Order: sequence, then C-alpha cells, then structure tokens
Amino acid sequence: MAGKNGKENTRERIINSAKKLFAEQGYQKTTIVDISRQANLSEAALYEYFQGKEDLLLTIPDLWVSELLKDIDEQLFGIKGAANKLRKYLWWYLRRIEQAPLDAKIVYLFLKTNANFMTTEVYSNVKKLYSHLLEIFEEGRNAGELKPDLDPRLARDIFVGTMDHIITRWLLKDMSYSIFENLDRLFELMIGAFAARPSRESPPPEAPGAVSMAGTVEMHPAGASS
Amino acid sequence: MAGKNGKENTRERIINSAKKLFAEQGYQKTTIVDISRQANLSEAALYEYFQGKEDLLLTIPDLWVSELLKDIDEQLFGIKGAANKLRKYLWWYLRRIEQAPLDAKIVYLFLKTNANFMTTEVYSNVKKLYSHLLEIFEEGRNAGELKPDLDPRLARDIFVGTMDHIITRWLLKDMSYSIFENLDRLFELMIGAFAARPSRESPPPEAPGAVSMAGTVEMHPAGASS
DNA sequence: TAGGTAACCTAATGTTATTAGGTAAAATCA
DNA sequence: TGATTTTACCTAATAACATTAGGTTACCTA
Repeated sequence: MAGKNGKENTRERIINSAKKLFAEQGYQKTTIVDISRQANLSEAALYEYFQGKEDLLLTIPDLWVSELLKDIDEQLFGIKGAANKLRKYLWWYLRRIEQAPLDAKIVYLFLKTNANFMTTEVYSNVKKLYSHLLEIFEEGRNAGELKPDLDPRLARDIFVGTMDHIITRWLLKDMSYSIFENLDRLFELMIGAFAARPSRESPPPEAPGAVSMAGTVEMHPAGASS
Repeated sequence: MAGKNGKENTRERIINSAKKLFAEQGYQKTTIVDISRQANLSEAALYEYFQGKEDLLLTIPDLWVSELLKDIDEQLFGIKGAANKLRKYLWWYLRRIEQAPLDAKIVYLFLKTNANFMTTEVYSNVKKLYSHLLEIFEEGRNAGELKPDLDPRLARDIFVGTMDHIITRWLLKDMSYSIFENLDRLFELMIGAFAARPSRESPPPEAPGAVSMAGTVEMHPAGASS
C-alpha cells in the first residue's frame, strides 16, 4: 500500500512539474531534465512512469477534462430554459478554466499542434462536453424558446467558437485580466442569434415558466490560482 | 543578378519544403535534415538563409498574411452595407484559407504554441486583418443597419471566434470536406445577433440602398490545392 | 589572371531524449 | 528469520537532433 501510494505520489509530482513547466516555458523549451529536477527525480525514473515527453503532454489534461465531463450534468441539473442553461454552461466553463489555467493552456495551445490529438482521450471528452450544447439548443427550439428553424450544430459552432476565442485570447495574454470581463454583454449579444424573440436591450422577457436565471453565477473573481 | 535570383530561389525552396513538412508531420517531428533534403541542400546551407528552425517557422506565414492584408481593402471596395461586407469578408477569408491550407495550418495550429508568437509580425498583421471588422460593425450600427447599441468589439469576438472555429476544425480534420459547407446558414444565424431587425427565415429585407449581395461570392469549390 | 566572394559542402560540437544496466531497500515467502 | 523477488530509484551510456567550424568550388570582377 505504502509502495503504491508512493508511486502514485511520484506520478502526480511528475505531472504537476510538467504542467507547470509546459505552461510557463512552452512544450519545446521544457526539457526532461527540467521536469525531473522539478520533481526531485532522475530522468530515467521518469521513464518508469511515462513513455516519453509526448506521452506526458497527452496525459496531463486527461484527468482535468474527464472531471469536467463528470461535473457538467450536476451543474446544469435543475436549471430551466435554454438561455439559462447556456448561461450557466458558459459561466461554469470559464470558471473552471480560470481555476486551472495550466491545464487549459495545454489543451488550448499545445495539444492541437500534436498530430495524435484527434485520437486522444482528451479530444473525445471535449467533444462530449460540447455535445451537451446540442441537446440544449434542441430542447430550446422544441420548447419554442429558441428559433423554430434553429440548427443546433450551427448554433453550437457559434457558441463554442466564441467561447474558445475568448479563452484562447485570455491564455495568450497570460491571464492578465478577468476572463469574465464584458461576458454579460457578450452573452446577451450572442443569445440574440438563437432566441425566438429577439433579445434587444433587455434580457428576454423570461422563457415561459423559467426560473429567473436560476442557478446562474454572477461574479467576476480576480486572480487565477494553481 | 543570376546569383541573387539563385539565392531567392533557394530561399523559396526552403520555405516551401518546410511549409510542406511542417503541415504534414507537425513542427516537432520535422527535422532540419528532412527540410534540407527536401530542398536538395545540406543542413549547413539552410543556416545561411535562416537562423534556425524556429525562425523558419515564424517566417513562413509572414508573406501570406501580409498579402492577405494588402488584398482585403480591394475586396471590400464597392460593397455597400455591413451585412454584405461581413459576408464578403467571410467568404473571401475562407477562400484564401482553402487556397493556402499549409500556411493556414501553420498559423492556426503551430504558431500559437510559440512563446514568441505575440511579438511576431504575423500576429500584428492578423490583428490588423481583424480590425477591419470593427469598422464594419461601427459603420453598420451608425447607419441603422445593425443594433443601435451594438458593441463592435463584442460583435467581432463572435464573428472571429466562429470563423476561427470552423477553420480550425477544417484543418484538424485534414481538409476532408468543403470548408463552405453550411456556411450560408451559419452566416444568416450569426448575423441575426447583430442586425437591427432580426433576420428570421429569410435574409434581411435589404439594408436601405444596399446593392443586393453585391460582390459576394457564392461557390463551394471542392478540392484544396497547394 | 589574381583575388575576392557567393553558395554550398563535410565533419565537428553540443544539447536533449531515450535506454542499458545496475543498486539498495522494502515486500514476499519458505 | 533469512532467502529471494520486486519496487523505485540511480549513474552512465547511446542516439537523435540542432547548430557551428572550417573548408571547397566556381563564378565574378578588376
């Protein structure tokens, strides 16, 4: 037990060291020596835990993304109305990004350059994460809250594209401002493309029977930790 | 003259070889030997033309992006109405991407991972390219074609985000389908967020005095070359 | 035709990733 | 308990690259 525990501990130490260094200096400029030093280990020992540098890169965000996937259902539970769900989705996701910028940086900046990305566990999990949006758009359309002829896939492309854009910019600018800046207005603007009744200045006059912004968060935390 | 010509020719050969190999195998897996072999050159000779592998990566899309920048004004010239201009912008840009997928791949997939990206000529040119959108949104708002309270920056975030999203997907899926697929419907959906009058099923009832889709292209070419 | 120089080469050198081949201590077992 | 296997490491190669040193060849110019 102590042995396995120690082994798990070392594995985590390696992952955390690599995560930190990759996010700080980039994948290319981080060497195996750097990582193993940071983890108080010899280079050779590292190879007992990972097949190599690339394997390490691909493994790091695995845990993070699969935790996101576990959490999302919980987060949307009990929220009524497509707009409210979309709002919660956006706020929740950006919050998670803010809380784990190192993982986010690896997924958003480094992973896509990898030839094997498409065959990765992470990729398929991110796809699953985004597929929730399809259901929300479809439900909203069927309930009459969104446009009757709305194509869920196109709506998702706009939503995800916009979301990824602001995330990528935030990461490239080294998290130097709040990722929630202007998010309210951005969301209202975007939702205008999907809503059955055009949401003009003010938010839509409440979807029939919807709980008013139930469960949606409204805060703009300053610092990004971890 | 013949000397300079030969030198220019070699430089181009190197760039084209690198472009091809980077796009095919990724930056990391492409070696200097690979590139110089492809260009019929020794490794040492390559260093007469470029400072190293990274310099090569950063130089490749320079020409392409600055050509885009030169072209955009020309393309938008004579088109009236914000929606028409946005449409033209989108179709034009995707066409250029389709025509130069190797350059696009390097800009979209590899460059962002580079720590020096933000200080690059390419980055500042891409920013300029996107800044045209701000003007279009502002004009459209002032002309009453777009929402009177539209924030051009937020609109740009949605537009660019969506655009980048479909481009990135197309590149990651190895250009295996037409990048123009469903673009009409996507555009109509997105413009609904910006338009003063909600564009529902049919396109907006023509901005006052606008030339009907003047100068906008309407084709879905199949293959991607070069 | 001598001397320079442009464009390229072969053969180092240096930096990293990755492997070989141990060792010491803990865990397992007779 | 003592022998033996296994775990979790290590030091010291090896090998794959990027990058540099130090030419060579052929053309160009005076």
